Amino acid sequence: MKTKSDQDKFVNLPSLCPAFNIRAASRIITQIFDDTLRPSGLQITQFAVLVGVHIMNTPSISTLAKGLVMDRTTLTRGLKPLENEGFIKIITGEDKRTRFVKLTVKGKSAIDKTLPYWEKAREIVAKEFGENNLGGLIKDLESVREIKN
Amino acid sequence: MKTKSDQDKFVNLPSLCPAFNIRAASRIITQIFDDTLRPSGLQITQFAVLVGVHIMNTPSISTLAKGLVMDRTTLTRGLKPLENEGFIKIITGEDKRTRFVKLTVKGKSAIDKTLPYWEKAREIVAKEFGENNLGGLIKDLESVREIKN
DNA sequence: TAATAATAGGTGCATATACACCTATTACAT
DNA sequence: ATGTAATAGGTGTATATGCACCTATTATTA
Repeated sequence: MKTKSDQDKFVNLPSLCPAFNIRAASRIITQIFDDTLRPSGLQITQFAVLVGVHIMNTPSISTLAKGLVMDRTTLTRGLKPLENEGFIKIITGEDKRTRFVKLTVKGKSAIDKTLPYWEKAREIVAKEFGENNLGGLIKDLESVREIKN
Repeated sequence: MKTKSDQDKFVNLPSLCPAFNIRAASRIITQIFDDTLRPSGLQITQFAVLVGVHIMNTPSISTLAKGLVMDRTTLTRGLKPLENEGFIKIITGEDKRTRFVKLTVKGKSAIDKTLPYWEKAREIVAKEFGENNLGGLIKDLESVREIKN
């Protein structure tokens, strides 16, 4: 019987690696969304942040970060371009430590303008992947989030 | 009957959004792997690149990028730290346009040293998520990759 | 063979990601 | 009241990501 080359020992590693697979899939889905949203001027991450701000109705930065399941410091920097574009305003509250993120009228317009592109992007993924499968995948991804808790 | 607030129209958007969900899950899994690999000195992305170089046996940059399902320019920059650490060498071939990525002995050592941490990280995810579920999720993520083709 | 196309790769730019570490403010315990 | 937590947030640094655009080299075609 043949001796396995050292490479062979690693050949299956990628298909066993959750990180490799989810990162690769994440890049592809992000590219589909960013590409489809392009005419709107928003990237999918920015759209998600604005929608989060809207849903959560002027949350603090930390609260928003929790809601978006992202690191606070990542969010802090991500807010900058949105603030520069005038889509959000940062407001200091009574507790001077806390900053609230408020959606501006312009920001709400950006959401509304982007929504159809988001729907189109979702349809592309749903069509390629299968609507039922997509529902299952998203359920799985939601339960991945629960690992954190 | 009550009028729906505008927020209500968006409340379900996150749980319907493939991009939001996969990006959030990707961040969490990446954090688990990076955290667990920390003692090795490699991040999961770097480990994946080195393993890819090993498996593909001195591929060109573009070939490696395809194998890793990542953008060529992202890979180019990701190779820098690995080259600086002496884990890989970049070699120009006959065709002077092409550059091959060669794993050094030091690079192979880094892989071997990191492997147990990778196994541990995978176990953490498998335990939290369920080994069977994880297999299914990875299958789904692999089929997401096929959207690109 | 000269012009053109195709291929391989790099760089500028903007955003994404998060750890380590820092300051400011508020709450709490003695 | 004061010293100490705890909380909220920002910054430095390093890597990740990919589009637009560029150069260099090789292949193809008129």
